[in-house]
Amino acid sequence: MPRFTHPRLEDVPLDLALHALADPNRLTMVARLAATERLSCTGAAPCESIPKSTLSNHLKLLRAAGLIETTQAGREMINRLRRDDFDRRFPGLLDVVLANRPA
Amino acid sequence: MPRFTHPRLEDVPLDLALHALADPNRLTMVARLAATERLSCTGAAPCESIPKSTLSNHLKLLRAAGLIETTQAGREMINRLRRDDFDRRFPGLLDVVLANRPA
DNA sequence: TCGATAGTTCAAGATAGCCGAACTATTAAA
DNA sequence: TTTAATAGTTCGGCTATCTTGAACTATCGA
Repeated sequence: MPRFTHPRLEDVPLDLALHALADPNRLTMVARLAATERLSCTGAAPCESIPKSTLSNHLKLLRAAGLIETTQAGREMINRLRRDDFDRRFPGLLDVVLANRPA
Repeated sequence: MPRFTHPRLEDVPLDLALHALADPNRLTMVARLAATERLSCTGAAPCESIPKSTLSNHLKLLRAAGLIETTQAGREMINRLRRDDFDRRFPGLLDVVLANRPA
């Protein structure tokens, strides 16, 4: 039973946040979560072809960056964007990044 | 005689721009350039102790991300933030990142 | 209980980043 | 005009990070 750790946003440095967003796959995942409230891991996947382990690692990094919160629900892991927390810590950053994201 | 290549901003993907900013040293360098108009390489350095080769590589990446322009002036390389170009390509991004930068 | 589902963790190979050492180019001094 | 100093770049090797298949854990449905 994986017990996920979620950092306090004040402990997340800007570099880590930017690094988490500086990847096309993760950015797509964040955009999906921004649009859909709560998604399972496979639901948040940027594409079908991505390996499970890679997906899991991306989500782990997004967690470490304070971008998402993951809770277990049955055998699924439910991911949710920590938008309020993140916006308080880095005002405007997520909005700007999502707005500049390629279509 | 190094002949620097500067990308057109429309060819710079968001991931690369974020990646370039997702490093404390580079971010410090960008902040310095944002405050000082034109700086030599060592002038833009984030600290005294950083090796020249590392510094040079950071500047190369900032160039590739469309963040700076480098021209030769004598034996110095003069770096300038491509703020207008970058802002046109990624509106608001640089402002937000600089505003969220740790003091 | 058995199988399928959903995801994590591990480890190994691939990739990227850091930095010392050698090199280039320019300026200044002798 | 050498000679030396300055300002960086480039190269190569080491390290660290990323990716991914394989093995594992846990839960649900039949």
